[in-house]
Amino acid sequence: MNSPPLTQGNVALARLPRRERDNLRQRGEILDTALMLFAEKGYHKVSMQQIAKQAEFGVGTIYKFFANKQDLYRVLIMGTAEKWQRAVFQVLEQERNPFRAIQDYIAVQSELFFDNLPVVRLYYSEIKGAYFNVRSGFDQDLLKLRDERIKKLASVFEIGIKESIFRDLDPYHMALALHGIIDAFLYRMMEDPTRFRERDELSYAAEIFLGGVIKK
Amino acid sequence: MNSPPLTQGNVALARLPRRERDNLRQRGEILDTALMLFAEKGYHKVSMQQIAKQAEFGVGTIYKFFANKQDLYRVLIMGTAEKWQRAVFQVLEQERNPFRAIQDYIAVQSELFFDNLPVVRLYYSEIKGAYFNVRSGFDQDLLKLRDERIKKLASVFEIGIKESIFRDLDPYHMALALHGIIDAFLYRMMEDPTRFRERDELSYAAEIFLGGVIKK
Amino acid sequence: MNSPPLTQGNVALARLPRRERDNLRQRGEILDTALMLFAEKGYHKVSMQQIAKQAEFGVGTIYKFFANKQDLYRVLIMGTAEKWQRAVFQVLEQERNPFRAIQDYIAVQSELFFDNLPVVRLYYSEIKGAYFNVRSGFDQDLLKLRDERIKKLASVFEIGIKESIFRDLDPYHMALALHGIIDAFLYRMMEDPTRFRERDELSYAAEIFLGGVIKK
Amino acid sequence: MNSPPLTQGNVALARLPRRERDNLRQRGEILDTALMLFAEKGYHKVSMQQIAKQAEFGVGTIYKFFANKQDLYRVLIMGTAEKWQRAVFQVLEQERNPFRAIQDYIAVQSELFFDNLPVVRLYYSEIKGAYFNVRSGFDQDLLKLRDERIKKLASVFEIGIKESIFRDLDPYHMALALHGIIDAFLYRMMEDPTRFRERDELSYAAEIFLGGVIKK
DNA sequence: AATGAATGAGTCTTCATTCAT
DNA sequence: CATGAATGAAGACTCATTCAT
Repeated sequence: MNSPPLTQGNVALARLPRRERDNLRQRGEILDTALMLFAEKGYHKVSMQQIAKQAEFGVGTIYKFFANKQDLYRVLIMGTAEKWQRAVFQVLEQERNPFRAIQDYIAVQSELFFDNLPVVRLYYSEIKGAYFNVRSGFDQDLLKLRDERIKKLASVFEIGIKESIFRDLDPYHMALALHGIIDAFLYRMMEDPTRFRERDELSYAAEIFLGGVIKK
Repeated sequence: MNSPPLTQGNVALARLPRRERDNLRQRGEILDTALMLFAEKGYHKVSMQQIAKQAEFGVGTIYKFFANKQDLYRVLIMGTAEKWQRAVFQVLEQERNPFRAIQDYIAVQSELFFDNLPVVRLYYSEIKGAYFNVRSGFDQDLLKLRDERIKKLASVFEIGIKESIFRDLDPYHMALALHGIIDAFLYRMMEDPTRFRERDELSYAAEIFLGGVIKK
Repeated sequence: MNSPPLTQGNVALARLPRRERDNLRQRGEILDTALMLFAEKGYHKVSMQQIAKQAEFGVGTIYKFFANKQDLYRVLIMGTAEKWQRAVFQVLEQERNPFRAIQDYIAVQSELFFDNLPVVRLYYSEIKGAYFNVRSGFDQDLLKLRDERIKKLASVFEIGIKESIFRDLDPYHMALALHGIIDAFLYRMMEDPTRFRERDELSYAAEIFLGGVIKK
Repeated sequence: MNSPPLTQGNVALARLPRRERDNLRQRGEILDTALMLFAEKGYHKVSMQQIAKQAEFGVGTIYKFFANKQDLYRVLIMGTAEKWQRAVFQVLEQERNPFRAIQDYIAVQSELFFDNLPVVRLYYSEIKGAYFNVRSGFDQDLLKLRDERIKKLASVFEIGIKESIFRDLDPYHMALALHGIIDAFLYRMMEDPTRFRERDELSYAAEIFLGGVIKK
């Protein structure tokens, strides 16, 4: 048994047989509870019993929806990661101007960040870098998404270079650098998310990345 | 019992009583074995028995040197982290010219990276982002080091700004951005360290960071 | 988690929800098995695994009912001790005549002795005198019970002295002496309980204690 | 290997080869240290390592003198127990008058008590009642001593009965009762030994035992 | 279908004992 | 001979997973 992709919140569970709808709702409740607990205490410090109790289901019920503890975790992370990926790709594919595409890309990260704060928190506290180690297979999925994202970014840079908008540097490196800067800023924002609400903190990241730090 | 700082490889165990030297060697062997196993399988998937067997000691012997499993882990990570920190600070404090200081800072990361590849691997696969979660106290130490490093960097940028070498941006943001870029590049290098031997990959990071990506 | 008082044998598990009844039965079976093993081999020579196996439960099941090994032990001893205490106090408070109260006190010990032989055996083989040493806290409870009992006895002697029934000796010492005599006799009875069934052995204790040994 | 009887303090290690004398002194130091630690923390909470360290010997040295931990313990207890036994027998055999013999018996217990307080403390906190449980063999030795003592006492009572000094009760029961009273009083004295220095507390025990508690 | 009681494999850690030096 | 470093068996406890009701 391997769980189907995450189904949370904004999914259209509109016109489905009631049974199906109930199932989906239960699944969602379990995921929300698990997310909360994992983020709070860490994967290994949360037991299935705790999740079940907090979610007000029997443990058995969790196993209806998820093959095992790790699967539950995977769905939690991968679900958000894929949603994130889709949003990012959409932005990059919509805006034909490379410069504005990069700006939009940066901007959308902020939105996604605040929309998914709990998962982000979980991600940074346990996943960042293959939590389940190399042989879990699941971290590989995550790395693949990251790679696709960076490559997509690189392709935008490539166009921008051809159009003489960007300097003639290795596009992949540019993408990687952008990725790193955003990552560092998001981590910082996560440590104290309230502080950053006023002005979009990532705009600083954009400024530095795009303009460089040396005075001309 | 709280273990003294890590002793690995390059430590001068030159003129010590033989007993002391043996101890240090044993300690080192245990650390090396543990490092290997942790990096390969992950902290929770490695048992003390496994480490003992692999290192060809009795379990009891490990407890001669380390108070418990987490202590062994802590020594592994914090030992390298502190060494790293010292090296980085030395570089930043030695070079009075802010521009060259940043260049040196980037360069030294490469060296440290290749010198400590196994621990780096472990770091990225388990620690990055408070593995033991907020309540372990040990991840806090790690975050503190990171923070000190970034603040130190920021102070260099501040000077550079005053000297009109760098653009008048927030120094902390500049430091954070540099940190993120380096992080992303090191991670990339870790994924396939052979590829990058020819030319110091981080020099690309420097170029992008310093010069920005927009064509002027 | 701290286990509720012992539930053994004579407890009315009459009209309870079936689940509750099953729980109580299980708990009782575990207690009985543990008692048997502890009495036979001694606390430290019995492992939780052994208890579980002997009781035909999983180890985990024991931990459903008892917080830990010591808790299981505590319930075993303190449960009986408190029952014993209640019975003894009831006797002493019921009979207003001090002389008969003491007689009844002695008599009830016999009954309690035969009703709780296994625990008595355990008590004498491991507890008598603060088994877990001063720092367990649980032996303190036991000592407290003993002290209360002796003080209660002393108060009876005090009345008897005022009523000129007993010699004018220190009541506490009288109580202590009676306690000691009974203890010695019970211990003796425990060593070979069959021998003593014919005539209540403790009546000899009463005779000696009350009358003294010197011929007048 | 089974250790020879205890050798402590008052033993004449006068004219022995120096080697022998040294050995005996070492043995004694180990016993003293062990006694202290056992009494303080309890048998199971003291490790051989601790004893060795405290006594300033190597662990191996302890195993020169004692077959194993339990043997060390046994020597500690049985040594004192046998000394105690000898003293008690001597008193009972010396005094031909049964009444005075019993008085002397009671009196000598006080002396022995204060002379061996640490062992007494250990005895009451761990041994009282066959600590190592029925099959250790060593508690049997202890019980045997106890039994011999009571029987010896009984023989004195028997004579006293024949001489019409004591009431015509079962001599064994009388001995048992006396034993119990003394036990209870000693335990009480152990709980707070300072309190009892002024007047020999056991004399109260004697008064009660000999005279009984009923007013004539 | 949903439950949650029951399970027991697996883990860290201690410490009595051995034996090479 | 004395030492104490090294050993590894043993034990308490947790928790993911199963399955009878």
